[in-house]
Amino acid sequence: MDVAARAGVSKSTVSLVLQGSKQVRAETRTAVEKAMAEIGYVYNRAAANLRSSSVGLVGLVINDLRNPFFTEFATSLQMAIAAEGYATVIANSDEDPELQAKLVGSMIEHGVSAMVISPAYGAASDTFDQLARRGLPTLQVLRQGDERTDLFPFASFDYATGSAKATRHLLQQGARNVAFVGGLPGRAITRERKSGWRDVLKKDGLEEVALHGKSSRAFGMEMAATLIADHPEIDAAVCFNDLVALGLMAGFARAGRPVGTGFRVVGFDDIEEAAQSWPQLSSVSCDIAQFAQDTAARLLGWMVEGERPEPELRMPVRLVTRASSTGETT
Amino acid sequence: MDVAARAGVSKSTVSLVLQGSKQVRAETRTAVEKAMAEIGYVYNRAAANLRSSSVGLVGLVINDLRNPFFTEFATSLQMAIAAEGYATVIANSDEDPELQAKLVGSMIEHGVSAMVISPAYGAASDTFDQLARRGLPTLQVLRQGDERTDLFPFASFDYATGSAKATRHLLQQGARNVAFVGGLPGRAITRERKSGWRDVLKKDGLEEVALHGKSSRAFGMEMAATLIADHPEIDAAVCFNDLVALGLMAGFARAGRPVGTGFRVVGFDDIEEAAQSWPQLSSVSCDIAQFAQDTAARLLGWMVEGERPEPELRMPVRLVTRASSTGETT
DNA sequence: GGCTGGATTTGGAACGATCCAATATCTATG
DNA sequence: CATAGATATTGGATCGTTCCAAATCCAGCC
Repeated sequence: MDVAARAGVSKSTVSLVLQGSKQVRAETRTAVEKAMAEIGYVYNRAAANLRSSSVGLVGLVINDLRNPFFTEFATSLQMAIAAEGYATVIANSDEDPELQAKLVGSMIEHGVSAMVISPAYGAASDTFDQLARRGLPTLQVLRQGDERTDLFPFASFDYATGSAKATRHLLQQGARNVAFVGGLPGRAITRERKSGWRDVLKKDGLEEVALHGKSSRAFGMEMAATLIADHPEIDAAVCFNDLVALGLMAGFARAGRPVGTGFRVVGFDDIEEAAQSWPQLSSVSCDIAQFAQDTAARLLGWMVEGERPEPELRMPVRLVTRASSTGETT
Repeated sequence: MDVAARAGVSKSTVSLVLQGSKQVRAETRTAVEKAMAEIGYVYNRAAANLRSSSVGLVGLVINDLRNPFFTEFATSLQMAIAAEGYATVIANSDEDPELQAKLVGSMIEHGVSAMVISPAYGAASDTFDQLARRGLPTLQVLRQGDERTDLFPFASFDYATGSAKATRHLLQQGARNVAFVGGLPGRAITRERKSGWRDVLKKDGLEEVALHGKSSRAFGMEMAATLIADHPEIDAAVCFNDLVALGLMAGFARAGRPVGTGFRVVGFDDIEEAAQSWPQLSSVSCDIAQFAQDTAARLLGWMVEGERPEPELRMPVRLVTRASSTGETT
C-alpha cells in the first residue's frame, strides 16, 4: 500500500477514498487519487471480501445456454444486474445435474452473494442443498427442477394460458386437428405448456395427438416426416418451443408442403428468429427481457433489503400471430 | 477454522488437506475431511487468493453473446477450461467498448488469471492497456479489435481461403454474378472474408457487388429485396455469416423465389441451424468447438507454463455444400 | 485563550487461507 | 538401540483490505 505513503496519508484514509466516503476532504481525496493513478494501483477485491464478505457477484447457471431463449435471458439479466454494480458469473450446466452442482459449488466458493438458476433436469438436491445451507438468496427461473423445488422462489411465464390461446387461435383459423409437438414427457414445463392445449381440445371433444421428444430444431424436422406419414389428419401444431416449430416448418418445406394454410404452426417463446423466418412464425411471446429485469429487481430486493420474493410468480404471455398460422403474407 | 480443532490437528495441516497434498497421512486426511463434512465447512477462496494470488478464474468477454456462433464458442471454451479446474466468467460487451472496458476492469478486480476476448469494435485501448499493465495472459479470438491489437496474440480462422472456396464453388455450380452480402465496412474481419471472394472475381474479370451492413438476420432479409430490385443480374451470394445468409434466404422465400438453383447462397460459420434450415444452407464451416479447445489449451499453456503463444494463428476452414448452393434436395 | 462539537484522519485488530522454516514422528538399517 | 533420512505436522508471519474506537484538526464562540 505505497499509495498511502505516496499521498502522505494513512491506509485508513485510502480505504475511505476507495469506498467513496464523503467524509474525506476533497483535497485529500484528490491527492490519494493522484497517487493511485501514478502508481498504477489496482484494487484487490479478494482482500476486501475477506474482510467484509460481500463480493458483488451474482451467479447464473443455465441449463442450456445454446438455446437462444436462454441466451437472451442471460444477457438481459447480466445487463440489468450490471446496472446495479454487480458482476455476473454465467455458466452453462448443459443439462447435466452433476456439472450443475459443481458449478454452483465453485460459485459459492468464489463468494457469489446470490444465485439465479434455471435448473437441469435430474437429481438436483446436491445443487439446492448447498445453496440452502449457505442461506444464499436463490431464484429458480423459467423451469422448475425435479427435486427440492420448494426451497426457493420460482418465477416463470403463464404457459398454460399461452398454449390455450394458441390452440383456440389455430381452431379459429380453420384447423381441425391440432397436435402438440416437442417437450420431454414428465417435465413440469411440458405439462404446463401442454395443459392449455389439452383443455381446449377436451372442451371441443377433439382427439389429442402429442409427439414428445427433445426440444430441438432437429426433433421438429423429424416430426414433420412423422406427422406426414403417420398422422395425415393433423393440420396444425402447437410446438413446445420455437426451435421445434422452426424445425417442423423446415421439415414441411423440405417435403414440398410449406406451412401456412395447409398446415398451421404456432411456437413458444417468440425468439428473435420467429419474426425473420419464412414463413414468419406465430408464437406465444414471452417478454424475456422484461422478465430478466423483473428477476434482477426481485433478486436485488432480496439481497439488499432482505425481502424474500413470493414463492411463485407467473408472468403473463401474449400470442403473436404471423403467417405460419394465418397464411397471410405480409 | 474450527475444523482444525475438531479434527485435532493444526490449521496448517487442514490447509495441506485442502490443497490435496500427498504428504499428509491418509488417516489424518480422513479425519480432517470428516470434520469438514460435520461442520459444513466451505472453502473461502477470497482468503486463499489474498495470500497466494491465483484464483483459478478465467475471464471471457464476448462482443455479441446472442450470436449463436459466439454462444457456441463461449460454452465450448467454458467446458474445456472447466475440465482443467478453472471457472470461467462469461460476459457480454454487447458491442460497446466502454462496457467492455468496465467488464474487463471488474474481472481484473475479481482476480482472473487470464482473459479471452472477442473485442467490440471501437476504442479498445482502455480495455487492452489495463490488461497489459497487469501482465495478464490475454488471447484475442475470432476478431481483432481496432486498437492495440498488437499487444496480445490473436487467433481466428482462415477466412480468406474460405470465401475463395465458396466463390469458386458457386461459379462451378453455374452462377455468373456472385455478390458479397453483410459485414460492416472497414472491419478487419470483413476485409478478410471479402478478400477471397474478391480475388476469385478479379481473376475471372467479374464485376464486384458488395452490400455491407449489420451482420444480422434482419439485414439479410432486407438485402434480399434490394438484390431483387436493384441487382437482377446477381444470381448468387457469399454472405458474411450464416445469420445474414438465413435472412437472405428468408427474404427470397418471402418474395416467392426460394433459393437453390435460381439463386445460390453460401454462408459463413456453419452454425447448427445451417443444416436444419430449408433449404439447407451451404456454409464455410469453422469448427468452433475444436477452436475453443485449442484456445483453452493455448491459454492454459500460457497461464501455467508461461509459454506465450505465437502472435497469430489461423485455423483452416472447410466448405460444406448443401442445397442452398447446389439445388439438390437431399 | 479555552472550549465545544463536528469534520477528518488514524492506528491496529481482524478476515481465513497459504507459505516456509522448524519441529516431531516414523522407518529402516547397521 | 541409536540414528540418519524420509515423512508428517506445526507455529507464526503474511497477503491487502475493512472496520472501529480513538485521536486530531479546525472554526466559531464565550
